[in-house]
Amino acid sequence: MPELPEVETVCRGLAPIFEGRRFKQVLQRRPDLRFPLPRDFAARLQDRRIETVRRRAKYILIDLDGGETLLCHLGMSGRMVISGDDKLPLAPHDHIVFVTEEGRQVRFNDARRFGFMDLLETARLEQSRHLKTLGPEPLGNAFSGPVLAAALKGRRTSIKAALLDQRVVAGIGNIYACEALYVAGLSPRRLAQTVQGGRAERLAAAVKEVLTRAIAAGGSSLRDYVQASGELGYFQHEWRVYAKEGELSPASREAGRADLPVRRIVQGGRSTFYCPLHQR
DNA sequence: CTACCATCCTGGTTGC
DNA sequence: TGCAACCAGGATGGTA
Repeated sequence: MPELPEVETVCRGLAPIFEGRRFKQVLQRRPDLRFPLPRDFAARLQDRRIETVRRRAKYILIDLDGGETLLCHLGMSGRMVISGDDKLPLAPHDHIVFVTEEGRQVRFNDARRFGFMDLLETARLEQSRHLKTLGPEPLGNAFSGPVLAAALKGRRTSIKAALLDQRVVAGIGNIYACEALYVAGLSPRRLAQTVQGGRAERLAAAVKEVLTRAIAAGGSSLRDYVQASGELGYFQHEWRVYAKEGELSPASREAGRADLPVRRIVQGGRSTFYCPLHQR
């Protein structure tokens, strides 16, 4: 689930548990996730003090004393499960267990193992292979209609594919790309380079609005996904088009067009949901 | 540059 | 009920 709002929610859940504390113990239960873990990973984290938990795009960044940062990506199915009880038996796919001095546990659970972690020099983070190609943070001041328009200029791919391209804007995934295009009233099939001027303004504003609302709702919960605190996110109840094939979008309902429900198409091998009435 | 495909994994859902 | 096919929040790298 983890797109920007879900990762932000996880970071907010982890911060009060980690910040200002030390890792008393780190348990690494397999040599690799998506990629091999760094050499001596658990040993290098042991007894380190945690300064800050923050987010960049879909990455969790945990700054440690000694000038290093633990970088985590949740992939498709990664979760950070908080447990106060170190006697709770480990669940299947609990790959990494972080234990703080206070005895609190955070377990990285990832069934599909598309997630990964790395340990990097904090000063070189932005230049790391993970972060160096990322576009602007969509909720930052550096992202705006004109900035988006410039990034889309001359791009002959679809606007949906462009929104998923982390070099254009960082942190948007399949759900929020669909939702933002609906709010902006833009067809997912539209050529990216045609999103200029007012359309780019509308889309940038839609991206900000959708992500902000999703964060306020604690993200979207699919299946049994829970945020770090153990509570369910509830933005999935606010989806207008995502996973709504055959249902009426708010726009179609308002217009009384029961003949124009949400459609599902496949772009780049991934499902896109859109309202044929409202999105042009 | 672009589109398209396969790939890394497991598990839940759907359809026969 | 059983089983196989299909689908899923991400990202990369190869090919044409």
